[in-house]
Order: sequence, then structure tokens, then C-alpha cells
Amino acid sequence: MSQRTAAPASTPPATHAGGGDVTQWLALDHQLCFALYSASLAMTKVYKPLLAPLGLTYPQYLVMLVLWEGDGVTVSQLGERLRLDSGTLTPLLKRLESQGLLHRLRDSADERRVLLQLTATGRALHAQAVAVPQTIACATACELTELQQLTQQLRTLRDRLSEFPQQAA
Amino acid sequence: MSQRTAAPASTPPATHAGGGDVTQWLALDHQLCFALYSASLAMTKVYKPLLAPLGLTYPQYLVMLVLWEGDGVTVSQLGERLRLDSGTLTPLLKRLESQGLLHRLRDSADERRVLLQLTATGRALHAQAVAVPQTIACATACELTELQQLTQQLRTLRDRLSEFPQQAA
DNA sequence: ACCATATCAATTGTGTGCAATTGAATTGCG
DNA sequence: CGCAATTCAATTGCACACAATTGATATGGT
Repeated sequence: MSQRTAAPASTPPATHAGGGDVTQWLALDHQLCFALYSASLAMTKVYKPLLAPLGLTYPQYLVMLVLWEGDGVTVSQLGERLRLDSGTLTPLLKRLESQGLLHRLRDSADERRVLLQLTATGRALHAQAVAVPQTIACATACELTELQQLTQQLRTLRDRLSEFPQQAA
Repeated sequence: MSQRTAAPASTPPATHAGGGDVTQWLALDHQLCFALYSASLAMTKVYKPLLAPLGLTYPQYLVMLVLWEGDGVTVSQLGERLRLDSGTLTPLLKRLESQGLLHRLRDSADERRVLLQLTATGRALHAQAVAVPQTIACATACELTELQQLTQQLRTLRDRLSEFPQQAA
């Protein structure tokens, strides 16, 4: 009754993805979604020990990347850039503020908005962050062109997924 | 004092990634990590409305994919496959159990282990899931070969990142 | 000026992820 | 056999993600 079939860990031949076998579409290792998901989690794990000396988590690092490009942006603008909403960003930004890396201040021209300004400490952290990308590039064990191509492919994929009709958007 | 430079949203020319400009290495849109991260989150958002009728979240769906390939596995084996630990899986599996999709039972041969068995309901859910991958493939707007190549590249990347020395492993 | 609508950040509640610890069960070595 | 080391799932605590709601502020049409 219980289909306790074997092969709980063996990877099936992934070269030809299905033909007519619809069941094979659901094989974990055939799915782009899992490759994407597990690669993203693996990337976060490589970043963690590199960011720990800076006192940053990985999402906090992404926020700092945006602010190092130019601060004085609103929470909404930051969220558009990172594709994260206020429910994620508000508590995260409060943590960065309590660490003294930035200030959150209401825009006097529009009291609904909150402007994000780096502190001197926050701006200074940039110097310690420049060493990070090299280590990551090393961890990927990829050529630079390869990395750039993959990055471009993923941006395209992301943008297509974001525009998929079923999305609330 | 506050370097409120312009271009808070304009994408800089990403074709040549730096040359000697070390600062450019930290540009958000040049980073593989963000492309990966945002693509993964976008993927999850496409899945959400497709999985809602099945009563599954995206990580729960991944668990079901493994169990549909063959149940009777332990929590550890599941975690190895999905690269998730017991801190993530235990509460997730309890939710699936409370939904009647699986049973969690101690292995009588080794009381430390917990075996995961699909219920009839859990096994029947497979039939409703087979339609999901087609919709996803449609959302990616990619050729099948393209998807397979990208999946392969991401698996390779993930495995290299997992093996990076600094990792606790 | 008035008020319905829209925008914005914050809040609430649920569900991951993961480091670190715990406690039970097993293994391995002498 | 005896016991230290290991394995395993569960637990605890913290930090995301995001849907949904809230409350304050601004905008637009009349």
C-alpha cells in the first residue's frame, strides 16, 4: 500500500527531462525552482561568515549596498530596488539604526515618507565591504564572464517571473 | 557631507564589470548574489498562488516532492536532500502532519529517527501537483533546453558554494 | 474648502531558515 | 560490560519574507 519505492537518494538521469513521463516533471532534481532556491540559500551561507565581522546579516548587507550607491532614499524606493516590502524592511532598518549605521527621519516635505541617511559609521563600513566580492567570486570557482552571464540570465528570469500575469503585482 | 548622489534607481552599464574601479564591485546590480536572491524570491511568489489550492507553502511543496519520489525516509535524509536542518523541518513537518498529509513515527529499529510516511491524502495530492510545473515553465518564458541548462548551472554553483572551505559544512 | 481616493510606513500574524543547545538513543572502543 | 563520543530530532532564540490591516498624510476632483 505504501509505495516505499527505493531510490530515496539516487539521482535519476537528468539529461532528458521527461519525454512523455509527466511524473518526472515533479522530480526534485529536475526543477529549476529547487536549484534556484538551494543555490540562493547556499550563497547566503557563504556570505554569513564574511559579513559577521561587519555586524551585518545578508539582507542588511543588500540594504547597505543600495545606500552606499546613494543614500537619502525613502523606504519605498529601497523596497523597489530590493523588491522587499515595508513588513520586511521596517524592522531590518530599525536594527541598522540601533547599530548606528543609519538614521531614519520623516521627510518634512511629505510626512508619510521616511528618509534613510547613512551615518559616518555606516559610510565607513563601505571600506570593509570591498573585500567581500572577491572572496565570493573565489567561492563560485567561476570565470568572471561566466559569472556575468549567469547574473544576466537570473535578472532576466526574475523580471519575467515578476511580470507573470497571475502575480498580484 | 551626505553624499546624496543622484542615480538612486538608474542601472549603470553592467557590461564591463569594473576594470580597476573597485567600488563598482559593490554595485547591487552587478552582483550575482542579488540576482540569485531576487530571482529565488520571485520564483516563490509565482508558486504561491499555484500552491494555495493544494494548501501548501513553497517549502512544504519541496518536502512533498521528495516524499512523492519515495516516502519512509527519515528527517535527516529529507534534510540532506533539501539542504535544510531539523530546526526548519520539524515545525514544517508537524504542519503537514496536522493537515493529514503525512505521519511522523519513531523508527522502532532506532528510536532516535523519525520516519515520514505519506497518508493516502498526501499521496493523492500528487495528482493535483502535476499541473504546476507547466505553469512555471510558462512563467519563465524560456525554452526547455534553456531551463535545463540554467538548472544545471545553478546546481553546479550551489555545490561549489557548499564546498567552499570557510563553510562550517 | 470638502471629501473620497491614494500613498506611505508601521504593525500583526504566519511560516520559514539557521545557530546553538538539549536530551534521548546508539555506537565504538577498550 | 562500561562509558565516552556520536547521532538524531526537538527546542529556543533571532532575523527575515510577506499578506493583510492600520493609521497618518497627501492628492485630486468638484
